[in-house]
Amino acid sequence: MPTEAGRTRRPDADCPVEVALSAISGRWTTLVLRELMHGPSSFGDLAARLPEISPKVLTERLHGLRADGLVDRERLTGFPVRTRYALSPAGEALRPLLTELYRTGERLQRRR
Amino acid sequence: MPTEAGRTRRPDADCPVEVALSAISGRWTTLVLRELMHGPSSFGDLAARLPEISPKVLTERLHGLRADGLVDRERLTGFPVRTRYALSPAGEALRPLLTELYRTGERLQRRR
DNA sequence: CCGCATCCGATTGGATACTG
DNA sequence: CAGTATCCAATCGGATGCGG
Repeated sequence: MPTEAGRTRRPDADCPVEVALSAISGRWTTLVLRELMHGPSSFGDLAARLPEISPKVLTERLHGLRADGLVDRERLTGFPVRTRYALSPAGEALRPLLTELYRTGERLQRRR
Repeated sequence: MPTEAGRTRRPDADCPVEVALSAISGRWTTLVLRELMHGPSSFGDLAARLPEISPKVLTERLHGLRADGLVDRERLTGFPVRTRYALSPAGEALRPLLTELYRTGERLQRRR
């Protein structure tokens, strides 16, 4: 981390590192984000692109991301009901982090 | 992330993103890493700098990090026994990721 | 189509006491 | 000092069936 001033002696939800981690934590979360990085998507489209996720978990992830202000939801009129999930500007701010996760993972794999 | 070729349809332990995430996942893990980024440390020193971590969890974290090749352990001769934990080169490779986590967390906090 | 409600097994982390 | 051994509570994720 940048400086060691204000050292944390335990996990603190207000620490930026914890904030970022909690935003992307949980199984499937990064994959949901990746799909949304390709563009807005409906609930069903997300489920189709992630065939092994259960509706419960997909719902949980989308709720969490919405609660964190990373994803916006829009209900489309008509029948049957359609929904549109899209990354918010805050959600877009995660892109460099996901890229760095990928880079770091590659580096770690290469070392084996 | 970079490309969408070879899209993952479920969490795959071989995906670089998952590799990086699993390396830093778990409560206390990033704090243990941060302490080691300041330099090598003994078990007791780590416990003293993280007063609220239990010995069990500290042991678990250090074992995990060692299993991933991110941390090296050295036993120092003498009595009482002393140990020296230090970041390996692979562990050093995590530094940019932790920095990016911090930056991203700050950006997210600013948006509230 | 878009979820929510329920149940349940597995994993996780904390507290505590004890050993080489 | 540097861990290990237990036990336990809480969280998490998967499966499934129903409702708006």
